[in-house]
Amino acid sequence: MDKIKIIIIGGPTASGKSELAVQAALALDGEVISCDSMQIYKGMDIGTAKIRADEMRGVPHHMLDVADPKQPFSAFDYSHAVTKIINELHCKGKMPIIAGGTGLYVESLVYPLSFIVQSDENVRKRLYREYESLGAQTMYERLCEIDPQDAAKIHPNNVKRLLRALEIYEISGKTKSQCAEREINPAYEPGMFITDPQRELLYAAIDARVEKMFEQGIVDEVETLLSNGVSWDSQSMQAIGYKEFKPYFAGEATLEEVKADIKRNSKKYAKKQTTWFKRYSFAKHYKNDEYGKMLADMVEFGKNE
RNA sequence: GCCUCGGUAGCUCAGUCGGUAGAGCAGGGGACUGAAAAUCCCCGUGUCGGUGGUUCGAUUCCGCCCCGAGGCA
Repeated sequence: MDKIKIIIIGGPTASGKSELAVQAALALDGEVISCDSMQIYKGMDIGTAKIRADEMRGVPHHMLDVADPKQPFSAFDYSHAVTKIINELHCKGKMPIIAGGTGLYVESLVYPLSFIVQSDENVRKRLYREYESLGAQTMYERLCEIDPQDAAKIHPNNVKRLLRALEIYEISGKTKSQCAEREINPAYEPGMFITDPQRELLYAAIDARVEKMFEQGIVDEVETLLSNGVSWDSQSMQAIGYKEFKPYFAGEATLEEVKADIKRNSKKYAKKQTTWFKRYSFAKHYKNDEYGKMLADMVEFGKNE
């Protein structure tokens, strides 16, 4: 079977991915698949800078508003849903254009997640309780015995990853390094295009975007989520642009302070995204003044069958 | 005008019983396989407000000056 061509647009927040995706879709008769761990949530529009219907210019968008903000959502859920969408688009002769900044979600398409292990909430909770009573050091020593190869890659302080590695072993009986096959998904021929603007310009764009969010009523949006019963502990409320409001609603911070926090966290996030996308040796990177070329390259990649 | 407390890294502050200094945050770099906008790791020379004095040696003690906050007039 022929490989399915997919276009992936990665890069930091506020760098123009959404607009480029629409342009590429219009040029290639494609549809856009969002690759964003927070834009999947319904009712989180302003703070996640979700593309508006009028900005889509008729191009269908997938993986927006597909989850309830009270519920968790995982990279596996994403990968599972998108695999199906890509196949459907392929059958219709539409070019799948995956656009977004969530590195792990991109990863889950390019390299299939090799842990077929169903995540078990009970095991996870029990491991967490054990960690709380025994401490990270003991848990880390346990992993060293089970899977020294993987333990060497995980810092003892990184509790989330440490516990996840133990969870994989408990559920499957296999160690993480035993499952770790890393080969590009044979079903796809990915073309990856990374927006990589000058740092100063990117930071200025982030500041402007955050200002705009406040003008557009982000405070109301957060209030609505809260009144709909979304808890500060839920996964969705870990999003930048939302979590910073917690001290405000507790009467411990002003809106100006919240705004400054959102700007700061967005910049840190943008920096982390930039780092992530350096890992794909086959990807092409484009500065902000090279987006024209980027679009042309995407069209070129999409065209020749 | 007098008294008190401050003036140390971009910011908030520790500290040096006298041997030229270190945390958090910010900033920079990195890791990343089912929470990933999460989680974690690495990176700290700055006229220690200025100026005289004591001292082998002062950011540290003393004098004076400048700046800030508060108190008394």
